[in-house]
Amino acid sequence: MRGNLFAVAVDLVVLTVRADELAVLLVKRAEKPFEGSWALPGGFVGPREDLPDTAARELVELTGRQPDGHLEQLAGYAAPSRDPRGRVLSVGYLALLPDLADPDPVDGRVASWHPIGEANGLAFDHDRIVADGVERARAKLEYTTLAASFCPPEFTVSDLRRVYEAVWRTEIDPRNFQRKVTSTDGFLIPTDTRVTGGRGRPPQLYRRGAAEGLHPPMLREPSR
Amino acid sequence: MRGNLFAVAVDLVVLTVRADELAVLLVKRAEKPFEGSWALPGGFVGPREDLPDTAARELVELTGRQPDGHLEQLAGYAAPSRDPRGRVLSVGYLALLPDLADPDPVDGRVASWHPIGEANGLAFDHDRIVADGVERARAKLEYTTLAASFCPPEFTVSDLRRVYEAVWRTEIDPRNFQRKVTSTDGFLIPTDTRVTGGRGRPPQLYRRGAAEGLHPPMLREPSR
DNA sequence: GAGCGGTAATGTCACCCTGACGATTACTGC
DNA sequence: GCAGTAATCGTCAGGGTGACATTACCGCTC
Repeated sequence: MRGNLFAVAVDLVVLTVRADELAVLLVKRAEKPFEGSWALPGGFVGPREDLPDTAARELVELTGRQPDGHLEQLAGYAAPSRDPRGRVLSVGYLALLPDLADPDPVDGRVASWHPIGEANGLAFDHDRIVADGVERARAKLEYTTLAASFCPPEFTVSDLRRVYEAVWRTEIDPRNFQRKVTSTDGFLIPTDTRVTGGRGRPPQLYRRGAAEGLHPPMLREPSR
Repeated sequence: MRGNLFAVAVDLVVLTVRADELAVLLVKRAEKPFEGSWALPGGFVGPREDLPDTAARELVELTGRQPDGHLEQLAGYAAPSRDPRGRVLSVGYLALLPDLADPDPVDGRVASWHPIGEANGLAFDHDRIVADGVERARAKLEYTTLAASFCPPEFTVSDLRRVYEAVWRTEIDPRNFQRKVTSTDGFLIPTDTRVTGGRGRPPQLYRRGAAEGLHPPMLREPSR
């Protein structure tokens, strides 16, 4: 078998919505190269592991439990100069999670959330991988029900709308949004509970439905 | 640096539309494993190559010239058992090309077009990679102008419509299709030539415009 | 050269979805 | 009570789409 050999790693772009902003989970590198820089959490693929296994394992290590969000592959990155130590191919994975408490240190490394706008100057080519992940997330909100992956198991229509607004950095009319998502069947399942204690009228709580696609899609920009 | 090592290959899912059918380019394997089976064309990543370089190089080797279609990465595949020879990570690339003459043998291997429906039982996990490529192509026709990549530099609206019909395996109303694509600005640029010698009214010839996105998208299935 | 079949292109119309925005409901806090 | 806030329901005009008719232009035949 010809071809030179690569180390293969999986790097995670873990996104969530915190304080109405899209944020990515980063770790501070403790070793060279890029010592002290922020980087995507990641690790090498084990001897008997497939890529999804590695990604899922790392996500569990990061969050401490089996998260209920979404996980999908982004792309492979293998520029010859991307790692000064040698040839490393990195497979980016995109995870969308509800906002959880600040993650606890794992492996002695501190992972913390960074708003997308402030996540630059990362180690390796991780700026690019983050950008690809954000763009994938933005695109997928348009024609899938993936926005619900950013929400806890039960959530209100406003919660969901704030997810769209944070990811797309736009403002959406709450009334039209409500009509759209509640009339798309399979998207939201109403529960019989309502939230109390808030300021305005108590909102209806919903669970995520079975539908994965959004027909017709919810477009970021109007049809010009 | 921890982690075991992988050979890294790039496998090409080259799609075109021939005889109103979506077809994929396959090569017959001359060596073990899977000797005699059909497989995706591919090869290992060179010592100083990045993934897009490898993909582009192989596409040129296959077609004999710089093709004017579209090339994008699909995903990485690294199941431990996918190659009996050892750990091989393969990065799938999707290429969309206009229908060219039957490709000539390269490296002594014969490459030939196979309609999507008959392309199964391929070597390794190439069935899966083809399926992913076809689904990516189908999805991207909805919200991008990528269908034009299946067409020669100058083409008619009917040519373009037949691309959609072949890829989606649907029928599209020619009149509504015409209205849609000609009113989406940046999609088609009219030339002042018309095709002559055909049977009916001579159609207008178009070139591909600069637009990449389709706003609003062209949906496969109506909005239920 | 008048008709004919075939294909391309344009036109019409009703319906649905959307964006924009008003009005109402249901709570909290003073 | 009354104001404030947020959720929910309504209304209406405009744009895009599906369904289908009509016209334009060619080669062909008789």
